[in-house]
Amino acid sequence: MTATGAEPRQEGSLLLDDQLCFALYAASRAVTARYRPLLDELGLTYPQYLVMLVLWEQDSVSVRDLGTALQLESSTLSPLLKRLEAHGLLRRERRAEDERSVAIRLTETGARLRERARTVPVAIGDAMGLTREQDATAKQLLRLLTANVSED
Amino acid sequence: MTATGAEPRQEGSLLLDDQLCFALYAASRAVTARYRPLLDELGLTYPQYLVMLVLWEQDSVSVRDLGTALQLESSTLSPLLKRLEAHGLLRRERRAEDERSVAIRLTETGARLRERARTVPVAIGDAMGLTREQDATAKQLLRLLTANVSED
DNA sequence: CGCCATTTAGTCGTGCGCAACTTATTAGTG
DNA sequence: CACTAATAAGTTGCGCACGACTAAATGGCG
Repeated sequence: MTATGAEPRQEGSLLLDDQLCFALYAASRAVTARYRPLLDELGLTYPQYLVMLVLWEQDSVSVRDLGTALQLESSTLSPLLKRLEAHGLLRRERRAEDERSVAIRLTETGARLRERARTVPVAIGDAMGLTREQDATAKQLLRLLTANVSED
Repeated sequence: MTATGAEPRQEGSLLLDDQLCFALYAASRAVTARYRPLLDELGLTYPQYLVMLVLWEQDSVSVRDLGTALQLESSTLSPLLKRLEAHGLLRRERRAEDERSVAIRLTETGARLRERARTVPVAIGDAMGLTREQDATAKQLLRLLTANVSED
C-alpha cells in the first residue's frame, strides 16, 4: 500500500483534516454507531459488549483484570458491571483469598448470550469493507500508535 | 508495509484482541489522554479543541456546519458551545437572514488562543512516533473505514 | 395566501470515561 | 508484632455522545 499524500504535509498544521487524531476520533465513533443496532438486539452497549468479549474468553476475572484488558478505570467499570449484573448477565462476588478483589462471573444467561453474539463480528467485518491486509495493517498501526502514545 | 499476521485470522472471532474495533477504541482514548495535559493548559477539552480548530480555519460557522465538520449532533454541540461561550472564547448570535441558524464567532480571546495552540499538534505528532508514511497510511485507512461504515 | 413538511437549535435522560477521592484489605518494613 | 505503604473497588462530579423529543422559523405546494 502506498501513501497517496494529497495532504498539505506541514508538520504542525492546525487544519482539522490534517489531524490523524480527528480521523481516529471520527472512525471510532462511526464504528461504534455501526455496532449500535446490532448490540441493541442483545441489550448491550458497546463497552458492555467489550466486557462480555473478555468474559466469554475467560470466566471469573477481577475488575482489575478487566481494567487491564480494556484499559479502563474502575470508576468506569464498577457502574457498568453493576448494570450488567442488574440485567442478569453476570455476578460479582468478593474473593475469599483476597477480600479486596471482586470476581466477575457469567450467569447462564450471560454465557448463552455468546451464541447470539457470534453474528456480530461478521456483520461488522462486512460493513468495514477492508481487505484482510488493510485490516491487519490498520490493527498494527493502531497498536503501535497506542503503545507510543501511552509511554511514560 | 507488510502485514505480519501473528493473528488467528478466522473471520468471526470473538477474541478481544482480534477485533479491529477494539484497537480503534483503545487508540482513540489513548490519544485523547495524551492530549489532556496539553489542552488543560489551554483550558480546553479534546472535543472543544476540535471545535476551535474548525473556528480557527473559518470564523462564523453555524452549529450545523460544525456538526457536519465534526460529525456531531446539535445535542452534543449546543451545551459544548455554551461552555466555550461561558469561557469567553466565542459568541453565539442568531443570523438575521435565517432566524433558525446560529452563527458561532470567535472573540478576541478565542482568536488569540490559536497562537498558544500551535505547539499542540507538534507535541502530539512527536508522541505518536509514526513515520510520515505510517501517518498517511493510518489516516487513509481510517477515512476509508469511516466512509464504509457510515454508508446507507 | 394558507398550510404542512422540513430545517435548525436546543432540552432531557442515559451511559460512558476519567480525575480526585474514599474505604477496606493486604503486603512489606523495621 | 506494629505500622505504614500499596492495592482493589467503589463514589462523586463533570463533560461528552447520542436517541428521542420540542419549539421556532422557513420553504414549498396547492
